[in-house]
Amino acid sequence: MPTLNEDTAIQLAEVFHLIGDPNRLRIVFACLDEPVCVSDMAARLGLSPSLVSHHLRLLRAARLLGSERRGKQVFYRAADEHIRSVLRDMAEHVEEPDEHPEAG
Amino acid sequence: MPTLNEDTAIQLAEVFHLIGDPNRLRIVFACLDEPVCVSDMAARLGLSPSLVSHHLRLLRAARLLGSERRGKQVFYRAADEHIRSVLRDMAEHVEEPDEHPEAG
DNA sequence: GTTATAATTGAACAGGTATTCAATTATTTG
DNA sequence: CAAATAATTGAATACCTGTTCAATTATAAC
Repeated sequence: MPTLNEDTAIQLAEVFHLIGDPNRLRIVFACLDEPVCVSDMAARLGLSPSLVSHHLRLLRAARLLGSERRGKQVFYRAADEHIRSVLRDMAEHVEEPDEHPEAG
Repeated sequence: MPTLNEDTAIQLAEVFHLIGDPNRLRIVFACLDEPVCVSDMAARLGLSPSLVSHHLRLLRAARLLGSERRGKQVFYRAADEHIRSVLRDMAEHVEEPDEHPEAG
């Protein structure tokens, strides 16, 4: 059943837009299965803590990630099972590029 | 297993980026289950044919949609089953907003 | 061929956004 | 308290992108 109403489209698109940036997507992946602190993320992804923090703020505001402080560090993790499901589905789509060659 | 490599992240993010625009997302939804021609889409979504066409070009280039000409009209449809799955998953995510209130 | 409809294309513009850098806040340790 | 580490914040910038408008191509009907 198509014809998505405008408000829902905006909400949905907001989520896709967030994970539509390579660095942000990698950030979400990095804390998909376990909480990871900001500095570890930055190191693992080769990004500055500042940049990571900026992205984390957006991801958290959209409630894609949850945060928890432990001492000096703040740990982030993927907050939602749907996120995992979506990312896995789309990963398959990318990994099997020529499964539907007749389309075009 | 986290730490998505950079190239895969870019590919994946490209897809999410495309459906991360409300109008483009509605376009994909509109032809999710059946082929729809450009003018019908434009009318149904309240968008100019030009704008729809611009978006369709991007969606087709990324092989999210397939096209087929029938006389004067060109019909588009979602090319991939993964797309459907992803959109349904994420739709659930949006529709059940407060399922994880302890996160934050 | 001409007219009409459908769709595509390109240029131009406005608004948004990812990134960097410097400064600041929070927390722990000495 | 001061010093050190972790993270956040704000301003500035350079780039990107969604949209519009006018012009063009493609197909069908007369």
